[in-house]
Amino acid sequence: MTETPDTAKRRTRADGERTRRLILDTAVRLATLEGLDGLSIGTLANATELSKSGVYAHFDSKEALQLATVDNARSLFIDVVVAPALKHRGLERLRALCESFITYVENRTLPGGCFFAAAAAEFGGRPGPLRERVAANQKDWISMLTEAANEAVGRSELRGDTDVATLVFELNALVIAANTAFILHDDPAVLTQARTAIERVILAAIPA
Amino acid sequence: MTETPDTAKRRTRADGERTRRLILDTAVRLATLEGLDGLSIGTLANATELSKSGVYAHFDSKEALQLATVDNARSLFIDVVVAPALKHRGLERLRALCESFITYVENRTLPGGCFFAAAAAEFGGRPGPLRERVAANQKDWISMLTEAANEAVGRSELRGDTDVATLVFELNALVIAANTAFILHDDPAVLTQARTAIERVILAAIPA
DNA sequence: GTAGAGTACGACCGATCGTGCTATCTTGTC
DNA sequence: GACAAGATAGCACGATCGGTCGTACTCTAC
Repeated sequence: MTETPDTAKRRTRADGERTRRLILDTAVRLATLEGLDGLSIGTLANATELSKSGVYAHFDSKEALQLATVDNARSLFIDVVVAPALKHRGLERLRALCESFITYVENRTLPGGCFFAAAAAEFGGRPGPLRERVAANQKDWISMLTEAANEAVGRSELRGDTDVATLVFELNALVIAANTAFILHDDPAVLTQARTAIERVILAAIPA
Repeated sequence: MTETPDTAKRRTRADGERTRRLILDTAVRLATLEGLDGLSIGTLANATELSKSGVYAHFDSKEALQLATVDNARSLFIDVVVAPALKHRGLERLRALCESFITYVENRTLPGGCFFAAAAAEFGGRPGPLRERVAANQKDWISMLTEAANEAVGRSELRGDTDVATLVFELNALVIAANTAFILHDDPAVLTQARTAIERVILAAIPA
């Protein structure tokens, strides 16, 4: 507030922005292991080799840091899961979204699995801006799946009487379950099981 | 280990046991909201109207308290989800297990939804005795579903060529997804969706 | 050149963390 | 009624929590 009205240029220096990204990237990774709340400023400072106040200088409060971390996780998710699927359309896009999600877990892109699965479990029962932001991202993901499925119906790649909402609920449930079980049991076999189940669910909706 | 062989009586007083149960019941409920790690001795002391040391006296360490909390959650889960389904056999038992799980979430038996869903997300990426105990309970639940499904196949209530492992993976994924979405969005509609999906998955495995 | 914004540091605050030690009740046994 | 043991409270500890403050160095704009 009270910005000089004339020189309203971007005043950020390059290294500050780089440090901020380093902090947030580290925060996303650590949060999948320790939780967004379990993550402390001190831990984050050690992991980034900054001082506590050096970390804190970039954010107004811990909650602001957490919110920025959620936004950063969203960017990552879009880059590695959503974007690669956008080159396909309809049913192929729907398949690609599920597959790239599973790959994202399989590759240990984040050490504790899907950030949003962890965050949803952590903040689901705690009203507040963090829960709202996590819930909004979850809805966006569901919308992404729903649009692809609707398009697939429009192109007659899926049956006209397909219950799209239920189909999407099933697909989302399967990829999240794959994430949870893979992280909990450290067993890649569950990913195969998830892939099998996904293909079965999709096949059941394909015209005869 | 090294017990006095003569006076091996139970030396616990009734009120001590009662307090211990109060603590653990409170811990299970709070852990679904704040997480097993986020739960502090001080918070637990306030919630039970005991002193911090009054709480601590019942356990050797925080980890011991957390492990006891997991065991207590297991008892609760067996009482409200598993036991009611045991009066049925085969396919009916499989259906009853899924339905009583959803009811257990719907009734807000625990304020933050299923304890084990929360604990699995929290400790999945953190090796240690807590993760092992949570994982073991998860496996028991999957075994429970698998046995019921196998029995259903044996009684020809499900098709002989049913891929039981995948079917169970799907059913578990659906009930867990129902839990997560219900808690995150506070919307009972997702439970209906889960019930629909469960019935669809089961129907697809029923002989023509 | 100099003023001001960006960047990061170390020291410090009060609060709370998990965890001990001790004292004080209460209860059951002889 | 004495006495041992159980149950709980009180208090204090070192560590860490989120957060503030003052300082110093480095850019950039004028």
